[in-house]
Amino acid sequence: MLVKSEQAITNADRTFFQLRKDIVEGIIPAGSKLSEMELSTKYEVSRAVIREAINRLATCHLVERKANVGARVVALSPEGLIQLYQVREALEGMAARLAARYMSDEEISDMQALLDSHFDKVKDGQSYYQEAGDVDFHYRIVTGSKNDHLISVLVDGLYHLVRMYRVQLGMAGPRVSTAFDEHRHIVNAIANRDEELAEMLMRRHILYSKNNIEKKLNHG
Amino acid sequence: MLVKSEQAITNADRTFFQLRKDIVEGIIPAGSKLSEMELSTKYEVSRAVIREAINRLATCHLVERKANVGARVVALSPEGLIQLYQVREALEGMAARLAARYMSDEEISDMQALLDSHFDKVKDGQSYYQEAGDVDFHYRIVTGSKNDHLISVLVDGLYHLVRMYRVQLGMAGPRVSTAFDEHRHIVNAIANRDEELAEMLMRRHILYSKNNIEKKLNHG
DNA sequence: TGGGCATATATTGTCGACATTAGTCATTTT
DNA sequence: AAAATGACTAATGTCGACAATATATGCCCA
Repeated sequence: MLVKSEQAITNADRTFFQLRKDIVEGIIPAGSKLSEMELSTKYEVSRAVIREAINRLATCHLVERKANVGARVVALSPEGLIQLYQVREALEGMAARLAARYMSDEEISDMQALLDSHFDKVKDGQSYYQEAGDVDFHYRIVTGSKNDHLISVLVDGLYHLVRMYRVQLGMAGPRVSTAFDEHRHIVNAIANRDEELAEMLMRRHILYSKNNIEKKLNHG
Repeated sequence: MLVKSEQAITNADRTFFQLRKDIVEGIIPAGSKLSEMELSTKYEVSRAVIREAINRLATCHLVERKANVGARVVALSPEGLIQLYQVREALEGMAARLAARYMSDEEISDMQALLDSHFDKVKDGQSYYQEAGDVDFHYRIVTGSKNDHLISVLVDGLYHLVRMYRVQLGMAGPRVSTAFDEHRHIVNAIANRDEELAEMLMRRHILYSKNNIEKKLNHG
């Protein structure tokens, strides 16, 4: 979702984005095989373009590739989800810490305004929040870290996997208002330039979020 | 350094490994342009193979690619180093926490034995330690986390960049014996299954390590 | 003389064909 | 009958040629 990297310049870009979307949304089922020939006819591009797209997807960990055999869409599993959130906890915790250090006052007040607008929607009972609002919030924190590696790993990599779990497990769940409060506390910590607290609150927030999804995954 | 992923099956694999090595070791200078044609003649493979290798290097953040323009080796900078170690601190801290949770007793005693052998070498004044021993230690912790994402991001990605900084800045430095003590303390925390302490000690260890390299980079 | 535009060139993006490998199935042998 | 071996098939890996794009050069005009 890096704005610049989302700009599709070449055919390979477009195919990559399309394929990623289709995988995340389950149009191409998890665990299924990706045939280069088949996809090249389906998406009306050459095999070379498909190959490049698949290679990129492999580095996002959305597909797994074996030499001389082919590529498969990753399978969703409870272990995979847990591992994913362990990494999120570490990276987004650090992102919150760095955001508290490096975000400009203007960025912070923008984020506070964003939360206010979310609050109005939550108050009106719109379930808009969980879907886009949560993404918006986390995205701002991560970019606020000003750390390119952090941004890249999360935004270009893990977030798509997270979305894949959410979409394919049908997450619309509750936790909207409680998550909102957690967001508010995190922003307050950042506004106070309290790195330690910001990191801790973010880690807890992600831990709770994991437990919520995990519960659904087990007996949902 | 994942054993399985280091197994070069195809020409693209071999070329990728070779190119990565040449970049990390500075044979291909940092910041220089990577011409597909030029490299394809130099490494005696087709342009398609070079393209795939460059694409993989781009996802490792060892080269930066611009559409219709080309790829350049990343430039080394103080900011880049700092950002790199910020991510290491987050990820390896979490790795130490997970290692304390998931490593088997046997893996832990193996690691203790490894440290003992390192101790003998440090005692003898061999500078072997900084180079390979440090890598060994961190590698065991990371794989001990049993978290595939963590392992992949660090081992396939960041570690090569770290090595690039070390090699090209001529790190052989001191900090051998002090780093060894820190390693010992981390292993003890893991052996005691103290997740909290293991994570904290690892984060401090990486912070110190960063400060050490940073000092060299500024007035070295 | 300096700036803007058109052309020229070199590089990357894309393609279809060929080579090589993995997996399958039939045949053979013990 | 079961296992091993061999050819067959279908997929991936590799290649060289063509198309599209960006940069550099030189020309024209104010």
